[in-house]
Amino acid sequence: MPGPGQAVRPDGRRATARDVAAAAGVSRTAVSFAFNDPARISAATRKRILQVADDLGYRPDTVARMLSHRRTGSLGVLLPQGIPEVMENPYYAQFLVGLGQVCQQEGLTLLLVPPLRDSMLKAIPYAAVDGFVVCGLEVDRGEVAELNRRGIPFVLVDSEAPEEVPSVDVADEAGAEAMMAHLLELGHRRIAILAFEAGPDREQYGYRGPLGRRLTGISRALEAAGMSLDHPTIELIEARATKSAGFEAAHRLLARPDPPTALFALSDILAMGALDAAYELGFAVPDQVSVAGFDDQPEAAWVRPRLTTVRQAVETKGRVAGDFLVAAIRGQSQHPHQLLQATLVVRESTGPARILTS
Amino acid sequence: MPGPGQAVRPDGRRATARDVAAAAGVSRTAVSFAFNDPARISAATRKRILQVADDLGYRPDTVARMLSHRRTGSLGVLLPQGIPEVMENPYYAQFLVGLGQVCQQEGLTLLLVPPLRDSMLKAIPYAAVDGFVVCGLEVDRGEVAELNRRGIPFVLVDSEAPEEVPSVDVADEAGAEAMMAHLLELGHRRIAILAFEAGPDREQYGYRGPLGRRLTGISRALEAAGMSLDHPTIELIEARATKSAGFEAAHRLLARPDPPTALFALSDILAMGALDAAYELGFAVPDQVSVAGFDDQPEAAWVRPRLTTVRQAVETKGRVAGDFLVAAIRGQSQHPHQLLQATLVVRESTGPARILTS
DNA sequence: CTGAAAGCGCTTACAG
DNA sequence: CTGAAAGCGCTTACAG
Repeated sequence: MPGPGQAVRPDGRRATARDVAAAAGVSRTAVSFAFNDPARISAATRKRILQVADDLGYRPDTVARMLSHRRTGSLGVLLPQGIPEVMENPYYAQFLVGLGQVCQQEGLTLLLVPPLRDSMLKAIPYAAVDGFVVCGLEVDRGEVAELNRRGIPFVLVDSEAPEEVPSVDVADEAGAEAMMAHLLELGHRRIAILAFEAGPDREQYGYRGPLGRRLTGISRALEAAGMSLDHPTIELIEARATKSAGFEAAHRLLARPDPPTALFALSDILAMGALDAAYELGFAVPDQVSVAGFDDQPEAAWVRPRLTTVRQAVETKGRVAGDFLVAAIRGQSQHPHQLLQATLVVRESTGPARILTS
Repeated sequence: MPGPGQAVRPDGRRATARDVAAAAGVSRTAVSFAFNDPARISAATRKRILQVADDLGYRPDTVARMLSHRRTGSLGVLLPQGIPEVMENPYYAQFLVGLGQVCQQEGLTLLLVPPLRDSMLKAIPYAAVDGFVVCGLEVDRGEVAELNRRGIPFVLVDSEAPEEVPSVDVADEAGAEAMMAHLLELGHRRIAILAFEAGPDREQYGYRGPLGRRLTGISRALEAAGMSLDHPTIELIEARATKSAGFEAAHRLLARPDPPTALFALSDILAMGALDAAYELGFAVPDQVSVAGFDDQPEAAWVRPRLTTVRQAVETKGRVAGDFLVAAIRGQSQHPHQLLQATLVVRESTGPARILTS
């Protein structure tokens, strides 16, 4: 049932360039020129063709044009989670702001490509894009090879990137180490680390990617204090990267008889939940419990008390990844790597450890 | 420069089905079957083909396959603003969560399609999608006709939708009217309305779409109180839909000698900024100034004081739009319309008007 | 200025 | 089970 303005042929299909050519008494070449290269035909012919095209409601087919041009005009973002999870996470929103700036500038669209049947690998062949930004590839289960097979440029972000592939990463290790050192220096020893969940490959490969690097940095700071992640007063808990999961995890920790004196959330969104849990349970922050985050989302500076966290330039990360990808699509870049800073930002949510009663 | 695993032919192009067929000594048909319909060829032939394909690093071309199948496997979201602006707005994040659920369920990807050279219309022909969700089309400048011409299904959301087109909308008018009545009932008369910016068509067409409907609702409530939008103590200001723009607008209003007793922000993100401005200037909320929002973003329940606002089910909106679109793509639906509720949610940020000193 | 032809790669009835 | 052929629509050197 065609709507208004939608012209169809007798057989129910949309008009094609062939139909227009026939109706206007010209070749398909001429029709194509009328749309794409007006200078190549006479004004009169062009006018007639356009008129006929209008009457038939003709529009060049998008996909056919892409096939001829060998170009789609869109960038893909290969995601480690489903679109709903990603959109719930302000980290990704910020990342996509940066990537979106590149799209804006280049006139490109952005294709969100979630795992297909839980597999990033399987999603790769179905996306009509000129290149991929690959996010959070903690373990390469063949994705890199598959992308190479498609012969499509790509940039790895927040991943475990081999040397020969363009990548953008953050100095997660140094950032986490600095924060942990900050907490230890404040006298904290009973510390809970709230990690966002590792991917499904954790069992097999251990902690990898940004999470792995942050934990390495934490270990290093602990070792400098003669401790380790296995120390009895250090605790590592995983939670989904949502505020409510952070709330629940922190609530459980703080409700115990021997609550930690500091919570180090490995992402701000978890820290926000922890802050609310502290508020709910009547813990003064930072007097009774310190809360630290990671990322420095804009919200971190708005909450009360303002959140002590590790700043990473997420928007920049997206922009750089986009720039690298565009360069690669143009065949300009070799294998650029960018390592972005991660810096400690001390605000109000951390302070000296409370005196332990037990 | 091919990377590891990327096989190319002598001429530098990727291997095609033709190359595989030649190398395996079979027809292109057989190659296609090996990948798509294994039952149609013998196991031995298939094995040989797959082996050769592997050696050559062959992968069926995504776009060519789309052209044959007449199907892209992705939904488009036609946006009224650039991707950066959209991603900065939690409203859209929430909307995309809902739409993303549909993608998840159907195994589809999601293409973000921002205006091309400031025109939604111009962006339509270049997106390889099976259908569009069109957001915030305040005035139809030919977009609907263009979509019909492409012969592609679409659903209008937050738009001015004609009867014959599928649409999802919210009872903005009723919601805004309820909020305005609430404020008037609390005794407020000096009220500033913080509107998010209308599109560029405002000059020519006046307020349309959700903003127009909200203003209509507000007018109605004012009229019931013997007032109107032109009343000297009622003020309408526009601001970009960001927290900082809300902050600045509210700051300017509250810093005046005769500040309003109530701020009605037409989106929560603006209300958040207003709350911060009040805090900054030492205005107690709601004792010295009431602040109301619209949308009921999750944050609205977390801020202190908790925000009085109008709830609309944004995630549901996205999901319903996605469902409508998928049904239309399957040719199942006629012209479904959904009107979602908008309900007043009174929390802590509104209270009786302060006594005016002037 | 105009058109016949080859090309972008893949798929899929159809015939054997 | 296998392949020649037509088809998905558009583009673009090339020749006239």
